[in-house]
Amino acid sequence: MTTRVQAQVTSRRDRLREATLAEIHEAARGLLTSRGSDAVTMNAVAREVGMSGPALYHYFKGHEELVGAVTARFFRELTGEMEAARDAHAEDSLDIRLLATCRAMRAWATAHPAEFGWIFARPIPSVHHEPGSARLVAGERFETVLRDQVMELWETRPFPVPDLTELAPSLREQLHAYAESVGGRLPPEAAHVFLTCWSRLYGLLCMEVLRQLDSVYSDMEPVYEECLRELAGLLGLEYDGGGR
Amino acid sequence: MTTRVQAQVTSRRDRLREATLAEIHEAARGLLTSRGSDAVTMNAVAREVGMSGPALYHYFKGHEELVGAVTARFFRELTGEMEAARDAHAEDSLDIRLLATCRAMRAWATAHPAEFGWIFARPIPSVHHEPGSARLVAGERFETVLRDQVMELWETRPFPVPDLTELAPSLREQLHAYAESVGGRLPPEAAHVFLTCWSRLYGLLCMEVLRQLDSVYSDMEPVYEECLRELAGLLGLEYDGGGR
DNA sequence: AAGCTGCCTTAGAAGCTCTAAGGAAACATA
DNA sequence: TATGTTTCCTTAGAGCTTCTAAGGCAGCTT
Repeated sequence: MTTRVQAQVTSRRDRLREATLAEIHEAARGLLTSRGSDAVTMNAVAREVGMSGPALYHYFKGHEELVGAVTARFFRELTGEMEAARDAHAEDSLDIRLLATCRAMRAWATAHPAEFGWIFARPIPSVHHEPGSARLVAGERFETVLRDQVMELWETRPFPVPDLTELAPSLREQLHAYAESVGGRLPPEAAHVFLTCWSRLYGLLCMEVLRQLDSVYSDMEPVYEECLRELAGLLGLEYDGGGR
Repeated sequence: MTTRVQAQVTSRRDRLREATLAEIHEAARGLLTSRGSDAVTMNAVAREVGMSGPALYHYFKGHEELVGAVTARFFRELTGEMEAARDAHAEDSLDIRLLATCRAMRAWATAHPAEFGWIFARPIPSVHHEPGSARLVAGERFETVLRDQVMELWETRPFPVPDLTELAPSLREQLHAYAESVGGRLPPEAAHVFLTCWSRLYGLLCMEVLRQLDSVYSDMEPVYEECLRELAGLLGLEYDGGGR
């Protein structure tokens, strides 16, 4: 179709559309944070950006897709914050960089609990796990930020790993498959350590944002720090105090 | 009002009402598991039990309250399963009993993912954290099942505890407050160990049911078992193989 | 200049939550 | 036994929602 104008990536129309899309995302986010999940309706979002109702269906196939797109954008924002923290410590040691990345994750999550809630607690009901979905792509990039750093750590200064033969055969196979799937840069033993760290940290953060520990802790910050200290131990990192 | 008939706790009407309530809960659950969270509407539930629409408002103030009541019932069912597992091993060692309780938790959660999802991922949007809410009472009883066993363990065969002075002051204070709040049967050090175990286990289960680790593990059972093995180590329990 | 495409509109069907008003049956009381 | 109250359920309806259908208009392409 567009053979000659291929070079001109952003036509006037494209730019307008992009601006409208950004406005829509902003409106949806505003409704989410100010009036809750249920307030993010097609009509309300459309009202907010100044168009009336069904116009939104030119941008999204339906409510579900809008929520999915907004969620993916949140996911990218979170990942971006983590990458920014990583890059801000490009000159520092890997130890400091890794911990800073982890802290950036919690910082964004606790500053944007509703958004973070959508990231992991939304896709329960509808099972839209299509392979190429923006949600999954964003999730992949998310996981990569820390994984890459652990890979770098492994390659420059290997951390102690457990004996895999003590694990259940099924788990061992899964670890092999995972190690394979990430390009073999981590052997299964190291993958196990990374995944242990990852699920402890991410799990703790989920619990905090889902407020499952409200009756136990009034301030989760030192709990998260304590978890980081443990992970530093597992990965042979030097833990830099509270990081204040 | 009812002065003389006070003794007769369940009148004919009460029994009828109770039966209708049970039917409503059953219908709501059926809709949730078969057609997803969004299918649990007042109208649909009413249709399912054979009454038309607004009749449900004689049983619940609104949609929110119905969902809350159903969720609390799920919570009680989960706790009941854990208590049943505990009682089924009343003759066995505390080690076996504790692990069985933890396994019962995952067994129910994985067998009823939608229900478990409501338990922890529902109350994000609406901030209904009233002190006496059925949700919180159920949560308290839930946490108690394991906590009581860890208390018993602590009193009969204390597990190793870390030095609290290495922890952040804020965390130390919170642990003291928590130890206080559970009747002083656990010192802050032991409370810290229990809470570490609890949040690791519960966090991992949340991640599994929220399907946050789908791209990593295909079967979380051995991962959960591995976590249990670690916790057994922390608590000085004898770990009984896969438990198969 | 003519046509296609993209953006937006209003109309409207179907379903949702929830309130209002009222009938019928069961219970309590005089 | 007669009367009143409470409980359970009904229909009607307002005001939301999602989403489809049909059409107008502006701007890009040819």
